Amino acid sequence: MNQGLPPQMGQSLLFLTDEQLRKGIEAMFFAYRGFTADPDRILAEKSYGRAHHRAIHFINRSPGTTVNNLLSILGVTKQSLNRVLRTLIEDGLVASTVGTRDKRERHLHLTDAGAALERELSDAQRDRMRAAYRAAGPEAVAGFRQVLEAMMDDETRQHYKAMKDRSE
Amino acid sequence: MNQGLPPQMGQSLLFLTDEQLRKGIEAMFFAYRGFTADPDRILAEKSYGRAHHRAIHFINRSPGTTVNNLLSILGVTKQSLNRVLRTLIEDGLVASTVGTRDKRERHLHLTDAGAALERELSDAQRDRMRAAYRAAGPEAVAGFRQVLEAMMDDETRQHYKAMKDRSE
DNA sequence: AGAATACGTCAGCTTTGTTGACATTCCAAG
DNA sequence: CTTGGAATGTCAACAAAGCTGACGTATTCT
Repeated sequence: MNQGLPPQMGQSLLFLTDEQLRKGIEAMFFAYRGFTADPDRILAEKSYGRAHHRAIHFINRSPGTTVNNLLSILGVTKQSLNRVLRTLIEDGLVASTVGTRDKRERHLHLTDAGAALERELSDAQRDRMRAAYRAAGPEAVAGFRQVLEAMMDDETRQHYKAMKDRSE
Repeated sequence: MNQGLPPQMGQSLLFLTDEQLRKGIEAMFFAYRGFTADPDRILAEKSYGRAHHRAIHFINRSPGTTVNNLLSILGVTKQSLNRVLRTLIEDGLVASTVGTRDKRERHLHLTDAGAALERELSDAQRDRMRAAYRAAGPEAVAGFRQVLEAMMDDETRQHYKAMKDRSE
């Protein structure tokens, strides 16, 4: 589309050419593979999958969250989440307790074993992220976060922003 | 781990705290969902999946590429790729021609119909990417690309860099 | 001539998503 | 106090897309 780089295009808009956008798309694809590679290796040993990792991550992040809330964060059906959650509960990694205010709800927490796995997984994932952050530097990291946030769906962005940032 | 923010930590390293890294991890997860959402909708109508999109994308990107080359870019097994490729060839979106130099190889090209679908898919994906780029600005985009590149596996990064950037 | 490479295919299995149907439990409104 | 709706759980069936292993064929390299 913008292949011809019309000479009247302002210099400041060169980063919006189709080719630049294509490189960004490919960068997302390739980077996401690296992003999941390390946890995937750990999970495979324990015969869990990415879905288990995501559940564990967000339960750790919001202890006591309800199934419904987790559902809307993860963006999957309850049947899909339930299958994952059931194995985690059976294996003693997640505790499901009946709500006190509303007894229909189940509040989810990680057990000690669950927290241990969470740490193992996120250590691996953070190691790579830390290396990437360190290599790119603080300004690049700020830009990285800005672009990712702008790429989210509106509803998703609400979830993202609602996640407590304990460092600020 | 770095929860306590030791006072002796240099200001310049604050972006490497575990909490900052966690936010980055969540940003990747949430953004990737947005990243694939638009093409996914188009693909669903035509009963194709993300795997078809990836094949189409990289065939468009490297016309005449061989099956083996595509395999190593995508990082899947030949059986998995073959299933996708077969339907694309049957449906007349991809053409497979016997190699001239080496007749064992098949060279893959998009047909006109294939190129049309590629355009439809990448237009949708680029629209979102463009909006994100525009919202974040050129410096943020540079940082975004730097962090993503640093996050890739070494082998993957070679593939990424080998992709022709027609704009430079 | 024989080994290695590139490709295709068959069969079977796994993970993770989907729909649809239906039961249970419980809160809250009438 | 009953009833409607919300939250949860479960069963069944299915699909996409990954995997392994085995095998066949054509071609090229040594």
